[in-house]
This record gives sequence, structure tokens and C-alpha cells, in this order.
Amino acid sequence: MTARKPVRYNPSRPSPDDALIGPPRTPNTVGPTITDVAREAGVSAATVSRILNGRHHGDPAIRDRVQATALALGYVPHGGARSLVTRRNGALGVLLPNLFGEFWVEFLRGIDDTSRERGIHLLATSSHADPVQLRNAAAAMRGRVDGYLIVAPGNRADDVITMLAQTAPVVVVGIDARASGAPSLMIDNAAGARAVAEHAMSRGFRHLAMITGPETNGDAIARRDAFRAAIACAGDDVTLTEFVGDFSQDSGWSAAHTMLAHPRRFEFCFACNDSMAIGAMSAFRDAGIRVPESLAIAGFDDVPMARYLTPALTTVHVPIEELGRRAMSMLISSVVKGAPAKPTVQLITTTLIVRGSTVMESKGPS
Amino acid sequence: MTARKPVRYNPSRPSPDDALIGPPRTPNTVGPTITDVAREAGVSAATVSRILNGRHHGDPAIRDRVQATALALGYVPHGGARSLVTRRNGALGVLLPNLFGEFWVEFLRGIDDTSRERGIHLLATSSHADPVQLRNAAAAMRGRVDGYLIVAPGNRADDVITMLAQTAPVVVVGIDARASGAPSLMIDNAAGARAVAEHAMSRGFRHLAMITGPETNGDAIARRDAFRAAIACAGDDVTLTEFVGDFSQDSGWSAAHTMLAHPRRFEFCFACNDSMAIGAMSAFRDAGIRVPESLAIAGFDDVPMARYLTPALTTVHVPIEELGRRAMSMLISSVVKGAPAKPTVQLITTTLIVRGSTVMESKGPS
DNA sequence: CTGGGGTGGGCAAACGTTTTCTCGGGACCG
DNA sequence: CGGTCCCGAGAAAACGTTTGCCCACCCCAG
Repeated sequence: MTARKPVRYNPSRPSPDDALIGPPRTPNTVGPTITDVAREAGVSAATVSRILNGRHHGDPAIRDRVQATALALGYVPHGGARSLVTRRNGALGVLLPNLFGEFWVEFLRGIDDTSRERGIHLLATSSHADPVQLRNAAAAMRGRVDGYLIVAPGNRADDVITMLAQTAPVVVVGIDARASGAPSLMIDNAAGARAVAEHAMSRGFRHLAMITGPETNGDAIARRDAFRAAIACAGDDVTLTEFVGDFSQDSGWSAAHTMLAHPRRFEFCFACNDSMAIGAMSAFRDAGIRVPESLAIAGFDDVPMARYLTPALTTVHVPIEELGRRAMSMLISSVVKGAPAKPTVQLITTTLIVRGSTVMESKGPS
Repeated sequence: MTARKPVRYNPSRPSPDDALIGPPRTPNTVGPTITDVAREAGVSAATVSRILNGRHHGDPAIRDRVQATALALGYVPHGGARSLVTRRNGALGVLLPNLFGEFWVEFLRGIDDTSRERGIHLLATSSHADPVQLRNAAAAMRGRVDGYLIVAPGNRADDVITMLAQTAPVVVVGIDARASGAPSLMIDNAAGARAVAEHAMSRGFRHLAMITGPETNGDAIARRDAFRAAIACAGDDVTLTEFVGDFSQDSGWSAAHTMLAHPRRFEFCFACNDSMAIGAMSAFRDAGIRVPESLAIAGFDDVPMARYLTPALTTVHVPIEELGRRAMSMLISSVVKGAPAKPTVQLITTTLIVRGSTVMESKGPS
């Protein structure tokens, strides 16, 4: 008896031994085939195929009979066989980074809605922080998807994207992938970060802190750099001190504690995403620091939760769901056209939403 | 020219015209085939197949040569062709309800991690509130997945589940599907709700409010009923007033406003999930009501955010990620065994986590 | 009435893979 | 030295679907 090899993580192999589980060779568990329908309806399989795909132009009586038979038998075409001959899968691969926080639900909703409207399946997987994992995940999807939506890849993933983009349509969210030949959607992080900086200045804050995001995340870097640059233009009496985070609530909490131990008394804190802002606010609360009176704080993303915090969070609104929606639309039209889209960069505009965490206010959810 | 039929939503059809998009008949865009590898390595396709699947027991030199060739060519087996002959897809279907709130990120992480560990793909889709949508989504996945994970189906989805469970392994999360022949994982909502009730009593609260969840959600119903029952046992001097919500933050906010307009002065509010609790807390804050001094509030789920709220939210801890993990494990082992698992019900235990929204406290994230 | 054109539908090939069967060769034992 | 057995690898069938090609039939016109 030759037992199956245990599935192991081995990036050097072209990953052929993935994913096939279950008892070998269980005959026909899959349901009726097109041949069954054809026999039952007294026509050929070709006719059934043409009718069910709307390519039939003949006798309406036959059409109705075949459709009725298919319905009665509960026939559903076998996707694998179909994609084998048509060379199209009707599915798209979605490669996400680590799943943490409300941001991703919003984003997933956008892409799921769009793909569902178009009758397209989604093969999704997450946790592809490093290029090797990304390559493996993409390889595993090969032959099952018609295109890839790559979200927030690390900044060393260029060659993987290049390789992928040569074989299938690819849309990248979060970094500029023009060099890899793939169109990109990017949040206008710079504008958002600048808006936060200007807001802070206009309120007269002089000693600013920033909680940065993970080094591997393009959005995090862009926000940090733009904020730095904006502050640098401000004048010598304005200081900026940076604390490292990783986009998680916990890291925001820790960064806030480090911040409190710092000799300088900060007046304003910019967290590079909302999750960290939430963690930091919690730490400030525990330390007895009043927000915004003693320390104002702003985030980035405007997750739904932001307006419900106490105080409500000033943040940069990102149309997260629309971002997903547009990325998916772009990918779909690229697949439909059969050619990769022009490797352009679309910028998703952001808007500063001022709430109670930077100014005193009293009213409900805006 | 016979244009393709536009994709339309038509539940009465066996949904054959789904999901195939793109230019018809683009020849070999998919990459090298097993035949290419075989020719290049000077062996037969059968040998390549055996080697790459670890079923080869012959000459190691051949094995190395074939593996090297496959790697060099970047060969990845065509999933469709493979599943056609093996009758296994290496993919599982995940059917989710509407995607809102942090709960689902946690859950998705659990199932994604588990499936990725096993090298299994995930076909996911959401928004199958009503049985028809559920049936359609499941039908579209047929022939592409080896089993289904159905999460929080509406309470009228029994026959759909029954049908599905006859053709493939199914695991249901959120309702008792024993009658449909599928094993279920359920949160111990009753114990959690009782714990909240007891906590409220022990703090001496007499006038209680509850914000209920959607009628179509099994968890929501179970929490409501258990809370009702626990309060009913309490004695005549304890009152319970119910306000309707739908698990969204907005609905919690609205329910809280209705609550404030109620003549009775409530001392304790139980929101049937954390999202609504967050919305309600925000409304209370806006109304100038101090939590917990004037009104205590508790939620359910213990999403990561809960501990970071101001005040931190007393809630019933649900091991969400583990729930996803266990559901996926159960489904996988059912698929591996090739037989549906025993239609049992596994109860996921819950724990009350007392934080600042019901008692005065001062320390950081617990 | 007959021939031709148009059309409806069947036949068969092809997609890429796994797996059974079969064949050939080498080694070991008698 | 010869026969038998075992092992390794190739040939080929099969999976379920789509689609190009061709045949046959029907209808209409000459």
C-alpha cells in the first residue's frame, strides 16, 4: 500500500501534491452528468450543452424538454471538465495579507458583492506576507482561476507579480505594480496623511507623535512618509516622534505605552490605521489621559467602528468597500477582454473626517 | 453571431450559464502541461504524474530528472483536469451570511488557517440570507468543492441543507442541523446569556433592557430566549424590556435611542452581540449617560475590539477563531473519511468576561 | 417534381490528468 | 544456464464537457 505523502510545506517543489484529499476513486458521487440528461431527454450531449449554454437556436420543444430534464435530474455541469475544455474557470483568486481588523471585512464585502453579481467564484486565501508564500499560494491556484487580485503584497513581491502577470490578468491593490506590468489601485495615502498633518497644525499642536505600520505594507510606508514630509515643512518649532506598530490593536496599545513613557508631552498622535488608534486610545484612557483635551488622536481608514468610539475617532476616510469593488471590476473586465489591463495606477481619494478625538464635540454618529 | 446570454439571476434554472467569462477559446494560455514535462524529461506522462504525486518507487535518477524538469518549466498541474479524473477537488465551499463586523474576520481567519495548513482551497461567498440564495450559491459550487461549510443559515434552510448533505459532506455552524443529517457546531448561547443575566442580578440591577438580533439568526434567537428565561426565573421585581436590532452597529445605536425614549429608567442593557453594544454605547455617550454608573451594558462575542472600548465592554467570550478552526477541521476529516460525519452537535463553550461597562474598574486590557 | 440552400442536431475530437493494465527487462534461484 | 518472478515504466482508457464539422432533413423555388 502506497500511502499518500503527507502534505508538507516545501517551496522548492512546484507544489503538485497539494489539496487532493478524501478517499481515492469514489465512483460517481458527483451527480448526474450531461450524458444522463441527454439520454433521459433523448438528445445528444452536444445538444444539451448548447441548450444549457444558450447557444441553441433549434426546436423550442427540444429546448424545453431538455431544460425540464436537467432541472428534474438536478443536473449541474462539472466545473472542472468545463474549464478543461473552455480554458476558463469562472473563478478569480484573491490573495490577502494577514486578516486582522474590520478593514478586511469591508474589503471582502466589496469584492464578494461584485464577483457574485457577475456570477464569478472567489478562491481566497490569506497570510502571504513574504514573497515565497505569495508565490506558493498563487501557484496552488493556477489552473483554477482566471486572474489574480493581489492585495497589499510585501514590497519585495515584485518578481512574483511580474511572473504572475505574464500568465494571467492581475490587479494589485496597495502598491504601485506598474513595473510588474499590472494595473494597481492605491489609496491616496499621501493626501490623507497630509490632511491629518494640516488638521493637527491648524489646531495649534506642536508636539506630534506617530504610530507607524508594518514595514512590509505599502500603505503604512506611504502614510508615514507623507506625514513626515508634511511635518518637516511645518517649521522648527514642530516636533514629530515616531513609534512603531504593526497595524494591530495590540501594537497600538503598546506604542501608546511607550509614548507615555517618553519624556516629551505629546499633544497629538497620528496612528497610521484605525486599529492602532483604537488600541492607543484604550491605553490613554487607562493612563487617565483625556482625549482630546490632553492628547488628540487621529487614525486612518475610517472603519465603521471609528464613529462609535468614545470619543469618536478623527480619521481619514477610505472607501474600503468601494476599493474592493473597483479592484474586482477592473480585474473582471481585464479577464473579459482577455488581455491584461494597461498597467496604470488608480488613486482612491481619501477624506479627512474630523470627530471628537481631535476636537470637542457633542453630537451623535456623523 | 450568437452572443452569449447575459448572466441573469434565475433560480429556476439549474444555473448552467454561470461564471464562464472571458474570450472563448484562447489556446494554451495556461502554461506547460504534464506532456511537456514528460517530453522534456524523456519519460511518459504517467511517470511524471506518479513522481509528482509521490507514487513513484523506481529509479531515483529519473525522479530527480523529472522533478528538476517540472521545476524548470514551472509546471503546475491543471486542477480541473485533475479533479475530473480523481473526483476530488481539493477545495471546500464556504457559505457565509452577510459580512458585517469584526466577528467574521476572526472566523475567516480560523477557517483559512486550517484549510491552508491542509493545502485545501476555499471557495467562499456570502450573502445567502434566504434559502433560495443559499441553494443557488451551493449549486454554483457543485463540482468544484468536496464539501460545504454552511455558516449561520436562516432557520428555513433545512431542506437545502438536507439536499446538500446527501451529495457531499456538510458542516453547519450556528444552527442545529441534526434533522438534516449534518453535524453542527453551535455556540453555547444559552450559557452565555444566562451568565450575563446572573451577572446583572448579582450587581443588583432590577430594570433590564435587551437589544435582540435578527430573527433569521439562530444565535440571536438562542441568546434572546435564554436571557428571557433566566430573567423570568428571577422574581417579579425584575423587569425585562426588549428592543429589536439586527446585529449591526447602526441598529444598536437606533435601539439605544428608542430605549432612552422609553419611560422606564433602565439600569442594565444586554446587547445580543458586541456590534450592537458598541452602537448603543455610542448613543448613550451622546446622550450624556455614563456607563456603567447610570447604565451598565454587556455584549456577546468578545470581538477583539471589545477590550479597547471606553469603557471596556463586558461581554461573553466566544472563541471565534477556534470555532472556525474546529468547523473546518470537522469538515476536512469528514471529507477525508469520505463519509458524512455523525450528525451530532458540538457546543462551543462561552465565558463571561467582566469589564468596565458593567463594573467600575481602572486597569488596562485584560 | 426535383434540386439546392439553409438549418438543426449528432458525431467525435480535444482538453490535461490519473490509474489500470500490460509488457519488458533484470535479477535471483534452481 | 535457463526459467520464473518481480519491479519499473509506458500505453491507453477514462473522467465530463464544449465545439468544429458534417450529414440529413425540410422548405421553397424553379
